Formats: sequence, C-alpha cells, structure tokens
Amino acid sequence: MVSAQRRPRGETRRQILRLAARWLQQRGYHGFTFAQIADALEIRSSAVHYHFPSKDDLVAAVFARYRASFAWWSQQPVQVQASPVNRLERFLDLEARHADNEQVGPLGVAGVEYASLPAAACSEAEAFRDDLVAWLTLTLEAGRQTGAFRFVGEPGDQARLVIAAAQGALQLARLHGVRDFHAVRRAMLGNLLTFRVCKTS
Amino acid sequence: MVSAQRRPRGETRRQILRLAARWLQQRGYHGFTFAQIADALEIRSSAVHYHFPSKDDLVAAVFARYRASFAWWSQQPVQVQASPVNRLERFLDLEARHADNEQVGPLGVAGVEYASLPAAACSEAEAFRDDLVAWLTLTLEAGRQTGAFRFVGEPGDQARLVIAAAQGALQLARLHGVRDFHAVRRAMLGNLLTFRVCKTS
DNA sequence: GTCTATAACGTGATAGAC
DNA sequence: GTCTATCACGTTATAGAC
Repeated sequence: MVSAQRRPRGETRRQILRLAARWLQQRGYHGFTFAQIADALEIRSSAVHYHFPSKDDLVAAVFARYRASFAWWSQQPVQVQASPVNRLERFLDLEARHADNEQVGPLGVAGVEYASLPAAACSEAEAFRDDLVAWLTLTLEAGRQTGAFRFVGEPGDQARLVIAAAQGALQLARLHGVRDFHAVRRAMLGNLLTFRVCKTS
Repeated sequence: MVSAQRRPRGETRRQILRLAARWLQQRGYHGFTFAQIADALEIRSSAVHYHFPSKDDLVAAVFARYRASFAWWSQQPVQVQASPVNRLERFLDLEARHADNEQVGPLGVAGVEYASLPAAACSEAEAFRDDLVAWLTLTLEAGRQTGAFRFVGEPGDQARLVIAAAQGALQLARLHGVRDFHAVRRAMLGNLLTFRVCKTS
C-alpha cells in the first residue's frame, strides 16, 4: 500500500476543489468521480470523502467558491475604477479564459443538469446568478447613462442577455472551437456599443 | 415475470426516444438510465438494449432526431413564406416551448457534457449546430436587406449570438423561472429590431 | 423479432487503521 | 487529523428464453 501523502496542510483539500471545478466545467456534475480525483492526487477515493463527506458537499463548495471568486474580482480597485464599457470587456475576458481552457460556465452546468443536481449546489448556483445579474445590471445602467451603451428596455433584461449569451457562447465553443465564443462577443458588443440614435418612431 | 408488452410495432422504440430526449434535456446525458426508461415503459432495462444496443446509440439517435425535426420544421411552407422577423420569432417560440417544459436545448447539453459524451453524439450535435447557424445566418441576412433587422458586422456572428443567447436563456430559466427566458428574448429582439440609424463614426 | 435473467463493472459512501 | 480497505448499490451490457 502506498504510504500517506506528505502534502502541506490543507493542500489536498485545495487540490480536490481545483480538480472538481475543472472537471465540473468540462464534463458536468455526473462526468467525474471521486476515484478520478483520487487517482490524480495519488490517494484513495475514501480520502476525498474525508475532506468532503459527500459529492453534494464537494460540488456545493465548488459553487460557493465561484461566488466568492466573483465577489473578490468585482471588488478589486481595477474593476471598481474602470468605466462601464471596460468592466463589461473585463467580464468577457474572464469568460474567455474558460473558453481557452475548454470549459463552460458554472451556470451552464447548473442549468443543464438542474433536475439531477443536489439541492445545495442549485441554491449556490442561483445565488451566483443573482450576483451576476445585479452586477451586470448596474454596469449596463451606468454605461447607458454615460452614453457608452445604447439599448432599449430594462437594464436587467440586457444583463440577463449578456449572461445567457456568454454562457451559450462557451458551450458553442466546445462544439466548434473558441472562434465561436469570439463571434458571439463581437456581435454582442457591436449591438451594445455601436453609436446610433433611436428614431422615436 | 411480467409477460411481454403488447405495444404496437415500433412504438416501444419511439417511446424510448421520447423519454430519452426529454430526460436528456432535463438532467443531461448522465442524468438518466436505461433502468428509468424501462420502468416508465414497464419493461426490463435489457429490452431497451435491444432497441438501442448501447447508450451511445440511443443518444446519437436522439441528437439525429433533433436535426431531422429542425430540418422538417424549417422547410414547412409557413416558415418558408414568413418574413425574416417572423421566422426569428417562430424560432424563439420553438425554444420557449423547451422553457415551458423545464428543458434546456440539445446544444447546451452537448456543450456542457462535451468531454464525457460519446463521439457519435458530439458529431450529431455539431452537425445540428451547423444547420442552425446556416439557417439563422440566412434569416438575419435577409432581414437586414429588407431593413427589418439592424446590426453591424457579420450575419454569421449575429446568428451565433442568437443561438448562444437562446441556449443560455433556457438554462437561466431552469434556475430562476421562465421569466428569465422572456427577459433575454425581449433584450435580444429589442437590440435587433429597434429602428435606428448608424452614425458612420 | 422482442424481451428477460444475469453478469461485470463502476460509483458513492462507511468503518476503522495509523 | 488524515487516509485506506471494503461494502452496498446502481449502471451498462451480454447471453439466452420465448
């Protein structure tokens, strides 16, 4: 039998979370197993159960980390001080990183596997959605006031469009390469940014 | 033992496909099993294997049917004769039906579970994507020529945006109700349809 | 041609060693 | 506190009955 690993304290837990997040975004909730995580870390699958008693716990923790990461990111000075257009661009850069890593977004996973996902994970995903909607709504509204963005209707609707499009674009990118993500990005920014005046028809 | 079912010839196969498609769009590829299909149809799981030797075969057939359905739908006289705006509206109506049934789109499933999906299913999904992109590109291009749609850039980019947004919107709807789908729809149509003139900046 | 009994394997989870 | 041996179950797939 292989002797216990000599990993720094707390490092195993962190590695488990890292792998779970990666595979969740590449294969979905049912697409990876404790055994695969254990193999990659050269421990037994039951060691994973020590750090996360059930798969529910593990995936809920992964979703919670998405939220925390985004909260941290959005509060960085460089984001707060950026213009609304710049904030949106940076958000799309963030999503593009997923595409480069052949991953989709957490909300896509939650949406697709919703009916077979543990309740705790769904709750975390919903909360993450709320955070994103709120942040994007504020960003888009601010950008419209400065005249940088042009759109009709509610900023909240437009925020949901941005989230949905980014999510869907990541999935298209899996099927047909990263170019599809950038195509969606171009189209979306073109629609939002193009200087234009509305005919008051 | 329960005696063999007396189902009309070919009906079992059709029912299997129906259930598989429904659950694929509600739970994802790994979210349903042969046993569940068998239970619902009151047969043994091995009977399902007679109609579809492997799960690969079953899911590939489901994806193939999505393609065939869309091809049939898009060639109906009512679609062919409709205006571009109307065709887009009808397409979104089609997607909205998924939202009403608490389902996501096939491309969303394929994108999210891509790395854990059988190759045959991926190929069918990619072909389906190609069909959708081609049809939407033509529709959007035609609509722009008549002045009904206004957007900058390539129609192909805009087509990918529509697909991505619809896909993502269905997933958001799972998390937060059908209202999110309609919000995305409003925003998207608002951006495409609003009468406006472009400043040649 | 259609379906059933059963196998072979993979999965999440528990009890207990160190 | 951290990890391993092992279990009980669910899943896909095969061989064979009718």
